[in-house]
Amino acid sequence: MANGFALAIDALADPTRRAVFERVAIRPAPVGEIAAGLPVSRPAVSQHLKVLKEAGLVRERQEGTRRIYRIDPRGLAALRKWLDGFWAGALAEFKTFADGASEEQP
Amino acid sequence: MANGFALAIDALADPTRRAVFERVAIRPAPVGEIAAGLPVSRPAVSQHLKVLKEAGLVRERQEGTRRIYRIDPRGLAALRKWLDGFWAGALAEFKTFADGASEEQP
DNA sequence: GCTTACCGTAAGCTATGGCTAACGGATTTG
DNA sequence: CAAATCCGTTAGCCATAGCTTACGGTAAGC
Repeated sequence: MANGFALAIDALADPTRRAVFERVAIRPAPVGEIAAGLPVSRPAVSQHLKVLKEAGLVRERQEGTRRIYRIDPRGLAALRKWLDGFWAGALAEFKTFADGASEEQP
Repeated sequence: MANGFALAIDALADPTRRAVFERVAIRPAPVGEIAAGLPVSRPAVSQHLKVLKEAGLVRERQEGTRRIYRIDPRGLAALRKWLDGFWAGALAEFKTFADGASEEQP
């Protein structure tokens, strides 16, 4: 997981894949159940889950013939880390260069 | 800016566009200067800046014949908001379902 | 052992997105 | 007014990514 952040943000950028992720985040679920609530086929969901797993965003646990997917906090942590470091820098820049700026929302 | 988050994460998912954004974040700069530090043409940078602007991630200010681009905090705020709300939910789920879980990193 | 349920993978198609090259508009400078 | 600078937009090309269909593999149940 060298460039975990790039993988994570790339994974969550796709709307369908993000829907899969948000569905898994609500409650762990098997692949078929996830696919049932989405407008794509089950193999498509499998592919999305593979990408999410490689990005450290979900985990799987085998249970009989089913694979239960759940959230993996590491992916979200990578996102948060990037955003946090960025947030500070952005605000610092903003404060430095917008000292006497009073015009807003053009 | 109804679905600002979707636009923002989609904009930052592309590596080149993210490089443009990070470059702008360091210090406001005109288009030509940004393009000079990247392996793509100037029109490409212009297109990326357009996407970033529509996502609420950058702002422009005209200065003579040049357009100075700077960070717009609203895009980052949308990202942070989504991530924060998500973080709480994800941790809650994680705690609820991983009560007696002791196995880690398989 | 055979069937059924559940799932991952491979192949193939299509749409989308990012890039370059060429053009045109706006502003400053002589 | 003419030339130059800086930039946005368009058209077109090509690689990539997501979807479906078909297949194979594993675990439970009869």
